[in-house]
Amino acid sequence: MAKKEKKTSESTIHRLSLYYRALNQLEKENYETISSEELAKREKLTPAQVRKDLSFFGSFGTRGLGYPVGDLRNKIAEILGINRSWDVALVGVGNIGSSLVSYKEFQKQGFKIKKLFDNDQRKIGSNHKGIVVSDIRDLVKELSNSTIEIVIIAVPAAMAQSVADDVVKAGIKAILNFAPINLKVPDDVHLRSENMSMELEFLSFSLSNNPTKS
Amino acid sequence: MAKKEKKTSESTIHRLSLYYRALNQLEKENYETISSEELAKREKLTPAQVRKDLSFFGSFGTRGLGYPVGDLRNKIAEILGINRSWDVALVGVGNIGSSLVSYKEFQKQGFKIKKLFDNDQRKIGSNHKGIVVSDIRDLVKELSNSTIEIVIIAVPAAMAQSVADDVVKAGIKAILNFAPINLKVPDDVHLRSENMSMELEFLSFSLSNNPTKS
DNA sequence: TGATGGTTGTGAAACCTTTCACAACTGATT
DNA sequence: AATCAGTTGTGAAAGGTTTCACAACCATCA
Repeated sequence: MAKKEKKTSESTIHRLSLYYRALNQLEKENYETISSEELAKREKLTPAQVRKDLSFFGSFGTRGLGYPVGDLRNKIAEILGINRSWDVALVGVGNIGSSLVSYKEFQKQGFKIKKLFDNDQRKIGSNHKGIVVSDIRDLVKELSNSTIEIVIIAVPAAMAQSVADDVVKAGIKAILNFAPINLKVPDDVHLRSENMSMELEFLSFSLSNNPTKS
Repeated sequence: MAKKEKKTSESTIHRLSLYYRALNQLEKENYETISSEELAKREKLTPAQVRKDLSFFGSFGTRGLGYPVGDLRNKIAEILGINRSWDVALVGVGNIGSSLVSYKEFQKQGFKIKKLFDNDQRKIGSNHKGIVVSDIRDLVKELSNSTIEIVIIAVPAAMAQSVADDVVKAGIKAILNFAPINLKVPDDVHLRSENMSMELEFLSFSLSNNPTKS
């Protein structure tokens, strides 16, 4: 149980996503190497931060030259665990839910939505992008011993906790929650939430309190 | 130009959103007062953090009693600038875009989507929830001198920067970007981005690097 | 009126993250 | 072979955020 190794910070992981995105773009633009300065500029960060973040995972650059675009891209994919594909289930084929089924970015990064669930009789049995919507009552049964490792919850807030309970019951260890509520899950389940109102509220705050900015 | 007053941190603002959400729920449950401890528990934070955050904006509680639910809710709404409604335009009536048009949470918080834009001839002129989609080429004209104060960009990455340029040209000072790209806008424009792949990547990282958690 | 249990508001301490600054190294040039 | 311009990797410093801990205060009750 030695917990000696320093923990990677949440912000660092988020920035790795940004670097990954930028590196994909740089690859398209046929860059062979990239300096921390240029990489930083692309995502509005500082060169020192880029170097610190990367050095946490190893020494990927060459002094005088910069980082090799392709290799660094692959290395980050490996760190983020997206050098493979992940099977994902989505619960709640409403507004947000059905837009996520067709969301290209998820597919591009290897997140494959393989199962859909809803509690609406009119939706159950219908077909979305080749996937038939299952009854939410079969969720535990269908997810247990399946290849699904990540579940996206996109149901109304009032239902979200009971869905989460079922997801946990099925042995799933990673949940992405779109419902505007704080879900309770056991400590060994990874939970992330996407709160889309939050960023609008941030803008509202900024406009209200800092109308002319700096 | 006195810049003496301490800046509110980004995290504090985000937590205000969480408190606001929790307080709405508490109001529904007919709570009259709430302690920092209980409020913290509801959003998985610490009591000290709740108190620090709130004390930054004033002294809203009563020692021995806690915070008055309704008053605090209103006070936070005021701080966040959501004690009023905001007119919003949405550019890109695709997957994500059209789901946001019907997204109830935005409406509940007073964010009213009033105009829609797209560049697809088949979509222009069509009606979404009572709003007719305009040609994206008319964006600058239609947004200048309109009541719109916030624009949501939900177009493919390749188009996003040119849309942003137009939005800025129209004099809009707040942008919420859903495209997976870092937009460049002038310093006086508030920009927030919603990167939905990021949280999935975080889960992927967690599953890969910390499969059993703690 | 005084004592009690509960809870805030807040300086100070602890902790965490970012930025600085420079030695170490690279490839290119003379 | 020596010099140079460029860039990383990283300790140390600076800056920022969270947690601690407690005085101050409130409502209640004896």
